[in-house]
Amino acid sequence: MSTGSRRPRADARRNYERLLAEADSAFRERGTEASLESIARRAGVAIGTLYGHFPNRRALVGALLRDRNDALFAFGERLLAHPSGTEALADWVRAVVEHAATYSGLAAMLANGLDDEASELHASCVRMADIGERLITHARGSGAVRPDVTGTDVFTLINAAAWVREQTSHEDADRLVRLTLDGLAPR
Amino acid sequence: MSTGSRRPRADARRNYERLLAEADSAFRERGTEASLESIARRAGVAIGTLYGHFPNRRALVGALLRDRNDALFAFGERLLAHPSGTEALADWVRAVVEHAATYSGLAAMLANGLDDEASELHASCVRMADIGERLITHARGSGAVRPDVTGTDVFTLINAAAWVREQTSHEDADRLVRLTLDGLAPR
DNA sequence: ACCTGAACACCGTTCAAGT
DNA sequence: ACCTGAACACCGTTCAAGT
Repeated sequence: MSTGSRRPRADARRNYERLLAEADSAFRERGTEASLESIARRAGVAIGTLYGHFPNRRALVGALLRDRNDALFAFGERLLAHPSGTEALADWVRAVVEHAATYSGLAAMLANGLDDEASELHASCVRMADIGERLITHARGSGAVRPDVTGTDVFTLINAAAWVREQTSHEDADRLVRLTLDGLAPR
Repeated sequence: MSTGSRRPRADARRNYERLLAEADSAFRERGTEASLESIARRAGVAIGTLYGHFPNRRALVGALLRDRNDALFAFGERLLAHPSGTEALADWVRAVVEHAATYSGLAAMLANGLDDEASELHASCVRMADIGERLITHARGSGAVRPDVTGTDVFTLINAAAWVREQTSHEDADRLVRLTLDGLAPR
């Protein structure tokens, strides 16, 4: 659609915003598999308009996450200065699980996004895994983490816990996180 | 449909078997969300016939799992006699993850089945959680497991690992299992 | 007792026609 | 430059009519 970076037409901008707003509430209520037709309908535009702005579902989710992701990554960077590597790691895991829990179905998109370069969420997934990796290195410095644990392990745990939270309960997810984080400590 | 337990009509029995066979291959290839219409089509029956035999998707999955579940539970019971509680628990977790991995989407059905008494998979989920509980108790006897770990924790880990396997890779799932099982040990 | 398939209500996605 | 909505291809589920 908007090929260059010229300023968009006023109605286009309004439709874009409305679609985002309706998508956000639909995804919160019904998960990331919510009907795109109903989103367009509730935004008061034709289905073709939705596709004009967002070529696919991931593009819509990606646009919605942009701001939230920035805040999350900033938090992750700040945690690198935390005196306790273990606590920093735990805080990070809990924050991302919380983040992934905003839309049911998001955990699956994130889990797939790390290896799928075509995904609109790929860059975010890479950043997430990268911060996890650096937090692991940080925690290893204080001898609180086994040498064989990777950033991918942390990314996996986060997605798995977010999925458990979607499926059953906050409590079950919390317990999985606790047990696994304990498993990261050296024997 | 077949109200009492009188012997079914020959054509009904054949349709039932054909539907199960096609459902099995569809679920293996496309996951538990595979189209029911295509299953009926490939089984050579009308869509109404499928609904006549199986009122919903879970009934179909439940019927397909019946035999496999019996074998799985028998294996679990045998593990209770294993000399090492830790190894028995690990073997159990890996066996159920393997089991849940036969159909993508099955992990979610199992995770939901434990608390949903209306689910056709509920009884199986309860048995799974129960065996996990007894294996935990068994392992606790040899002092290999923390006192606060529950059968639900094991059930959660299994489903989470099966989900990870569906989404990304066998390796990622294995690593999650390893780390978490290590987390079960006393500090 | 069981099977059929039309009927209804919903989707995702594309694209010619409009403004 | 963007929007519209019909068109196509697909679903899940029910139920009257058949055998």
